[in-house]
Amino acid sequence: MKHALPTDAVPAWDGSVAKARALQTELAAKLRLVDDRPPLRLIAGVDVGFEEEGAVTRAAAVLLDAVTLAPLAEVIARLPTRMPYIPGLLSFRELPALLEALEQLPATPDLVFVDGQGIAHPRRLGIASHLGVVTDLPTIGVAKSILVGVHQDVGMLRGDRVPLHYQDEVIGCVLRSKDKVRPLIISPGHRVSMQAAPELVLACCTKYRLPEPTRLADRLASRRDRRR
DNA sequence: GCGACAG
DNA sequence: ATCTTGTCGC
Repeated sequence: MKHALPTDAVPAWDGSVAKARALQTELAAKLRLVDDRPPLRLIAGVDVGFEEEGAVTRAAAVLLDAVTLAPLAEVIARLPTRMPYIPGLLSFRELPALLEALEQLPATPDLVFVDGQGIAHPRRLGIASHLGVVTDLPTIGVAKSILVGVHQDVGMLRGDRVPLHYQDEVIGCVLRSKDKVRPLIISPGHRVSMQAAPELVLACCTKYRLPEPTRLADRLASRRDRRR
């Protein structure tokens, strides 16, 4: 995907949670939650896994045809793990490897599905939003569980959804991606509206709970493709 | 002060 | 996230 991504967009971890949070608030001010995206031709899915007892961070990026959802390319990036997992600061741990993987893709995607929250975050900067702001790529957060926020019960059928609320605001939605499966937590990352996010995700959900981009990236990152 | 807490 | 096979339910 050309040579234009900021692989140094995430500062080295110095142990200061307060400093990291301040940077998140600063970056969140640059979010644009509007549909100013180019026509959808290529969609990417990215996810992270670990090797060597967590010492190595392994990021996977998959590029698919937006219409047929057929995979066009798969790449993997490995970087030494810099910091531990701290709720609310996930991007500082996983973003460096993710950017490296995106860089290796043969083309720039028109939209990126990220495993984790978009703006459904205490300071509105989950990993999907963080990735979007530093690359200016359109992103959507596709999480398997909630970080913050509350919601009413969701219908049991594919497509059913309810808003996710946090401090008097709607920060995303809880979406049933398939009949009778645990719902996904969807939130805009960057350059995608609150209304479009769940629609785009649903359009990529075929016969599994996870949308194709994230499902394929998930398999690669967790090396579930190699082992039985 | 106590509990919650993406991956 | 990760350690891990078969198994219960739709």
